[in-house]
Amino acid sequence: MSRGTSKEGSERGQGVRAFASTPVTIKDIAAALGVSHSTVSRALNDHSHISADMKERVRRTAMELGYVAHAGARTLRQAHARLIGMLVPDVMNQLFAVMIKVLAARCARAGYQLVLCVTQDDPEAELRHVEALRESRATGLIVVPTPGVLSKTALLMAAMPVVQFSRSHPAIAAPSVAIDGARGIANAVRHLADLGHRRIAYVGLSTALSNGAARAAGFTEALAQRGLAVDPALFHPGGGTIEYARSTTAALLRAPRPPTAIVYGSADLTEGGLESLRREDVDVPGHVSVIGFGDPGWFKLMTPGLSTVGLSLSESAEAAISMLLRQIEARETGAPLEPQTSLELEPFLILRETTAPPRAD
Amino acid sequence: MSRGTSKEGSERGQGVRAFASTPVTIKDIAAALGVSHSTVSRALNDHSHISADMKERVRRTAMELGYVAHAGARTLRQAHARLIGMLVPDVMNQLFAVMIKVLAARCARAGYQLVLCVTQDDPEAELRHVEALRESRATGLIVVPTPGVLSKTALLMAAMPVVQFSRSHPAIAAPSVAIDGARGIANAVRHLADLGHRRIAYVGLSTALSNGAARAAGFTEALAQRGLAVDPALFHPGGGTIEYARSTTAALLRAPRPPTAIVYGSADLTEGGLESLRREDVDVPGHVSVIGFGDPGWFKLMTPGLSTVGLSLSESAEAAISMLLRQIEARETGAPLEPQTSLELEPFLILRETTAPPRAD
DNA sequence: ATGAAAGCGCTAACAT
DNA sequence: ATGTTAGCGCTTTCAT
Repeated sequence: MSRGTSKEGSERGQGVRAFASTPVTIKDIAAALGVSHSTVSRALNDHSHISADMKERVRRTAMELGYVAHAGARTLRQAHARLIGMLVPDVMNQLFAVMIKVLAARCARAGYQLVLCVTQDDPEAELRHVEALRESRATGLIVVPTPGVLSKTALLMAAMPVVQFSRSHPAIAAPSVAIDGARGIANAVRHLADLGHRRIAYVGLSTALSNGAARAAGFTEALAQRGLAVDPALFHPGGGTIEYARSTTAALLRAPRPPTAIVYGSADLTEGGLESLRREDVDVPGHVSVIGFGDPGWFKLMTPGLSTVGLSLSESAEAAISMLLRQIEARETGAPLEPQTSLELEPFLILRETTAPPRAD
Repeated sequence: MSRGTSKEGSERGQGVRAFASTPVTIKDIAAALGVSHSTVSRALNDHSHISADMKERVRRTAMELGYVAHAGARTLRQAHARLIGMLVPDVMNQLFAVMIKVLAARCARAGYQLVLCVTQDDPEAELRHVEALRESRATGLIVVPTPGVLSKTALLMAAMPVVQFSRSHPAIAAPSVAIDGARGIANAVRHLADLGHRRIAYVGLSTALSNGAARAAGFTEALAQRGLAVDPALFHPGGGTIEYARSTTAALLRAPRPPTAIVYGSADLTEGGLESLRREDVDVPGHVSVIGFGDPGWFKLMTPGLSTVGLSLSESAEAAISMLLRQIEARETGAPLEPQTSLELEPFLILRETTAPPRAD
């Protein structure tokens, strides 16, 4: 036995240090049992050629000694750590919150730890997180890319299984799962146009974001389909914050020729818009019709009940995770992972009480 | 040089495997530079006795070779990994979402990765997460304990810096940061009693949770203060789900002697209650007064604007994190970490439009 | 079925 | 200012 390695630990920790570390290793278990540490390792990992009796004894003494495996040492010998990273701009956003919830459940089930990284849409922060994830030898990544993904970030991500969620960035060579926002917004616009609206406003996400660009395009395309032109005064794909929607909506309401309907391009923007509408005490849908985006539980509690573009949040989250897990498995088995097909889920219009034919001018 | 270790990597990865691992180590950098690998290590870690020139050259070749440090190997030599674990029952809950947001920001700033664990209030899941966190040698933990913390879980947590958040469990010897829910609910009840209400209902969290118990106690105490008795038909501290609040509220409204006011004990419960009130088309506050708990942005968008118990969410989150960081630092410097004082933040009543004197019976 | 021994990538004495 | 050397705890051949 090498000099004094194993038992000196029990001497210290006389209640002085608050967290007396317990450096119990497989060697300690081996010593206690009079076997080699490789036997202990095999027993702990449930190898086939270890007697059931040995496994049991190892398990018990591990327990008694308070053994805690060292994940770092394990990953030193293995290709990856059982970690999955998730990069989101913001955790309060309902879509991302659902993604986190679903991912957390799937990770726990598959024996992965979930490392949550909040980028706040800052490409530098995104890079730092991806670097840390690579250093940790994370197995895979689900990422909502920032608008300005750095090339180094993309390079690092190329070395691991990745799925893009909700948005996608051309620099990232990974499949994506998103909502077909263009379709969702277009449905909303067509509904309003069919109701007779001619002055339909859009308050949406910045077109710097892939999803923002798609939704804005859906808006203009639907207008065109109905033979309507885009009035720049009514078209505001310029931001993502509640405050942006609040001020834009207020301005819209006070404009010389206000819209008769407003379509919002995200749940946060919808919230901001509703704040303005409420503050100005606007008659909805008498004065303006309104269609929101997304459908957090409280949309239906509004008075009147908010019509909105519904999304299958957990369905899309599940799809993204399954796609990632498939990639990981393919990489592990060396299987020829099938051509990565991206996915776009269909939104559906939820008509409640905030749309009506336009007021007579 | 040991046989064939360094350069065999470049031979494979002929476009066959999707993720050609890049096993570049400090030894490769050392070889490329003709120095020892410890020099490289020191340069990378910005040690004082390394020439600026050397540091620069190391940095550059690391870059060129695509070196990615191995976090696992590092923690093998160090006491802890730069990870902080966060255990929450649910990520969709606004309080916990704020906690996660704030924690993520602080972790990023302090160079920690955030491992998010969702327990769903399952003590077994909680244990598995804590085990994994210990194996990863996480530096510290913020935990919203499940009602039934297992003794093994408590034991594992005793070995690391921990702060309890929102709830606290006697088995866990760690300070806690919470909202003074008793006070919040009591304020609400007193306000209603002073308005003349005599039949005040409570729909709250299970008393199996420390925070649920406190809030329920606040309710009964405030009633007693105002000389009112607890009517078992009106006192429902029995659950935490939206569905529980929905059905309980519906039952309350249809009871032979319905309440003239309802107080909710959590934000989720408030949402469920509002759903029922809305479905039954109840006149609020004409028929019943309502006070919610918490204040997500949409509470003020209700018609009428919802009166509620306001909480300083980010303030309490910040307090918990600071407390944890202080513990970690104390442990690292060996300083005598000051007696762990738990914290309770004061809620404040936000009066909007859902409270009024009771209807004439 | 079990042991011996090597080594993963890194940091940190201990040399110069 | 830099090199040598020795492990950290684990898995994994290769023996037996």
